[in-house]
This record gives sequence, structure tokens and C-alpha cells, in this order.
Amino acid sequence: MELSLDGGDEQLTMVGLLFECASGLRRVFGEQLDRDPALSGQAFDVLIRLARTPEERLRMTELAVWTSLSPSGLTRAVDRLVDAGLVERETCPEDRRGAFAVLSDAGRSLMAEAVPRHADHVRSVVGQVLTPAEQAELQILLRKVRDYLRGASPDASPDDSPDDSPDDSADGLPGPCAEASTILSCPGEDPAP
Amino acid sequence: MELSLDGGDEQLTMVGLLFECASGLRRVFGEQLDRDPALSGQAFDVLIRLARTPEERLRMTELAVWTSLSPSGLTRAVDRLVDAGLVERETCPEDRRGAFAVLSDAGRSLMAEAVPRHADHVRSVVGQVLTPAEQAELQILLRKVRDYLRGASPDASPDDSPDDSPDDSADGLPGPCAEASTILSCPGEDPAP
DNA sequence: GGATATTACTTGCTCACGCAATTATCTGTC
DNA sequence: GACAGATAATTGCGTGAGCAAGTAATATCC
Repeated sequence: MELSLDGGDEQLTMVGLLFECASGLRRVFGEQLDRDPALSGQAFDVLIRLARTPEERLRMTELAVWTSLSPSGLTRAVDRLVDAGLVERETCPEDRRGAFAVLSDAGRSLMAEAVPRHADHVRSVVGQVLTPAEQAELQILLRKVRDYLRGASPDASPDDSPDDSPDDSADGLPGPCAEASTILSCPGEDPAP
Repeated sequence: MELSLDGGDEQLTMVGLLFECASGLRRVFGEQLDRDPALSGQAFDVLIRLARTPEERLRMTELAVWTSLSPSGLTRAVDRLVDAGLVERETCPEDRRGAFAVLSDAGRSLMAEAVPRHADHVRSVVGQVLTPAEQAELQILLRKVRDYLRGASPDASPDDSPDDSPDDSADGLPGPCAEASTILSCPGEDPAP
């Protein structure tokens, strides 16, 4: 049985390619990042997210969304970073259930050194594969997918909150800028200044 | 310090978006697949790879590459599938070190039911986000990235293996279909083989 | 022909992640 | 003001993944 090969599964193929690219890039960049002693790819992901936030602090929940981690996963990740001295926890005065993860001085200076190096690496790799025009095109397409996924996040049930319509731009997430997670982006401004 | 926000990091942003898309899609499709008992996203990935191979059998090493898994990771994954009765191990007569993973009858019939359903789901999601033209474009771009990563896998020297051409039919793998891993396979942030 | 290196896979160990349950706090209703 | 329900984060537990080391068979070299 041939299970519909050929061109009948363009979408399946596309998704497969996307997964393959993600894991390949993670490997390539992870290897580079791990040259810094205590800087796994995951750690870098969390740290750059903080570094690129106005006051270098984010609520745990928000950080979890940006890093595509579950709440518990983020708790452990931050635990490790706190142990490593790169991040500090701070309780939220307005809502005492909440906690901020804040970049420490050590974290800031580590990132000041690591980010440009990593960015150069990424630039060089991407530059070898795609022309600037292609890069721009790919970014647009991926952003469409990402925006859709943000909206469809919780569950595609008809019974829940009105925030999952496919075209909305206000899905309860951080600011207008809404950028990529894992390795970068530019969180515009804070939701609740 | 602001760590070069703004438009200076287009490539970094792009890679971040790609990671975010991958993990979002993995979540969405994984949820659906897990409705089948004993069909994790990872399992599906291995199985579809086998199902789409001419004789429904692949050497462990090859399968590891296609699924973006480490050799040990694949060994365990196949162990689970063997326990579940979906795959069988077969020793290679020409090279007695080697082993084939072969789709079992149960595996074949499971996939015969699961693949079309999954493909419909993927089609429907992708169709909601991208026009056919955009899908085609995205696929082309991702394939470029994937092909580069295949070459850069072991060591990033410019003269890589003649592995597979853009339409991949020449990498010793399933002929005309030869596509990406299909669902899932995120090896976290660790370097592979 | 026999020692050495290489390849193909497996096993031991450790660790990161997600799910489910838990604790503490906030919100809403009466 | 007190109780029910929702929300933020953490912890217990199980699982899947990678690295390093181990085993077996093959390839290479003298």
C-alpha cells in the first residue's frame, strides 16, 4: 500500500520540512551556544527573551508563552538560571501569586557578549542559504503561521472565549509587536505599565 | 543596553519564528494524533517514514537521520513500536551489525487509517493560514534550508556530501516521495550524532 | 593473517519536559 | 464579609531524549 504519496500531500510535506528545519537549526545553533559553559539553547532562549524586554523582566506566564514552554517547564528552566546566577526571581507587588523573572547583572553581561556572537552566526548561516528577498518572504509566511497558532492555542472548541477567531490580532498576548520566541524578537511594550 | 533590537536581526527573528511555528504545530497535530492510543507524534513520525519507503523497511541509521533522532533515541523509539507490535526488527543479512526496522501488518493497517485522517487535519489547518501559492512558496524556501542542513550536518565544511538534490530522489531513500519527517521530532537543544 | 580502526547499534546514566495535583492569591456573588 | 471559582506558580511523577561507554561485526593496513 502506498498511502498517497506523490503530490497529494503537499501540506504534510511542508509541515514535515518545517519540523526538520527546526530541529536541524536547533542542533546547529545549539552546538555553537553550548560553547558558553552554562548556556544551553533553552537557557539562551529564556535569557534573550528577558534581555529584549524593556525592563528585563517578565511574568512567568508570559515568559512561558514566549518560549513555547509549559508553565512547569519554565519554572524549572528559571530555577536553573537562578542557580547559575543569571536570573533573579522577584515577587509581583500587585499580584502576590505572580513572580517576575528578572535578568541579573551577570545575565546581562553574559548576554551582551553572547547575543552578538550568536546573531552573527545565525546571519552567516541564513545568508548562505537564502537571499535577502527570500529571507523576507520566509519571515512573512512564518509570521502568518505563527499568528494563526497564537490564536488557536488553547483549544479549538466553540464554547470558549471569543479570542480565538482566526484573524484577530489581540489574542491576549503581549503587545503589538508580538515577535518570535525561541531566539529572538522584539517585545514592543509591556501590557500593563 | 538594548542588544540591537529593531530591524538589525532579521535572521534571528526568522529563526525564532521558525522554532515557534514548529513547536506550535507539533502541539496542535500531536494532540490530534494522540487520540489514537499508542500513537505519539514521535511514533507517527517513524511509522510514516517506514510506510513511505518502498519495502516498508529502513536501516536504523537511515531512519534516525530522517526522524532527526539520535541513534540511541531511535533505538528506544523502535523498541516502543516493537513492543506495541507496529514494527519488527530484522537483522541485515549482508551486514550482521545492522538492523532493519520493518513495518508490521498491524503497523501498516494502523497507518492506513491514521495517515489520511492526519493528512486531512494538516490540510485543513494549513489551508486556513496560507493560500496554495504561499504554501508552495514556503515549501520551496524550507526545502532550501533543509537541504543545506543535510549537507552541514556532520561538519560544516563547504564541500559536503552529495546527499540529496533539491528534489531529493538521490539520497538512497524512498524515491519520488522522500519527504520530510512528518510530525514531530524535536530533539530539544542537543547536538545530534 | 592478524592487529587496529571504523561502523552499526544498544545500554547506562542523567536530565529536561509535560501532565496532574497542590498551594496561595485574586475575583465575583450573595 | 464569606464562600465558590478562576488564576499564577510550584512540586511529584513518569517519560522521552542525548551523551558516553559497551558490544559485535566489518574494513583497513602491515
